[in-house]
Amino acid sequence: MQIGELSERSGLSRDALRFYEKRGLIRARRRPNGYRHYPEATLFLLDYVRTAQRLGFTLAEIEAELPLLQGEGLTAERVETILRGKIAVIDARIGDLKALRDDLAGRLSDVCPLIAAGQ
Amino acid sequence: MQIGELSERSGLSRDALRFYEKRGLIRARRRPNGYRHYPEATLFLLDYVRTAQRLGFTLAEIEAELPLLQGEGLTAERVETILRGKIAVIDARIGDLKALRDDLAGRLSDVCPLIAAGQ
DNA sequence: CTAGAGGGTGGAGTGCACTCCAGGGTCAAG
DNA sequence: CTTGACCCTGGAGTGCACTCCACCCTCTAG
Repeated sequence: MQIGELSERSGLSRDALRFYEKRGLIRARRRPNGYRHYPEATLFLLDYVRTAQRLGFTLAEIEAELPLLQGEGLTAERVETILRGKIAVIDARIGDLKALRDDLAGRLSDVCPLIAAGQ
Repeated sequence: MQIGELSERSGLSRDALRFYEKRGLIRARRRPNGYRHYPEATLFLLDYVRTAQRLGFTLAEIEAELPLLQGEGLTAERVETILRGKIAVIDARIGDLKALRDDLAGRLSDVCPLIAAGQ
């Protein structure tokens, strides 16, 4: 698939895809004319990147974990440690979101405790 | 409390606090010498801002909801609608995080399905 | 009275993640 | 063989959320 199709199917701009390539997040083979050529799997990768990013991870963080996702030479223990760390971060974030959610839900019927905060 | 203490207790820099004031997120009374003076409640407000922000809301979004948090003239129905909308957004985000978490948890013992994504 | 910590302002600079642009090559259809 | 859609590159520009800076004022301790 070339960049236009990948752009359409992933929902990312061509510029964003080229930018990701510069950063090393994705790779492309080149056709003899210089055009980029992507395998289907890039869509999964981009979906993962998109999700992680929307959840508050920076591209640098996502980038750092790519070798892990792509199974490149790391020990099983190291992978496990990193994954457990990430899961802990995510669990904490879920906890925060639940707290915010409950806070908002409480306001649906309550008086607001922040009412005086601006003065 | 003056800006230095608020900075220390909130974990935000003085510059960030002045920046938030410019944006209208927080307000400060002024002492005769021009120094800012904040009530305790500002800490709650900043905590709320911090949390919402870390969860992916922009300052503009948070700003837009402040009148709501501070109970300024909105109908009960409107407040309820906005809150329900926000809760839905948060629930969706929790769902995404759970999916990512489960995905990572699965990798703890599995082979990686993204293994070919880079080629 | 002076030193040093803390406060004020306006404006420039930073890092991130794109986004846009100029200038140019490639390719299928008519 | 031209038109139009698509692709390439390098580099400048954008929006967000700060962060830093120069320069100046205020207050407390010694």
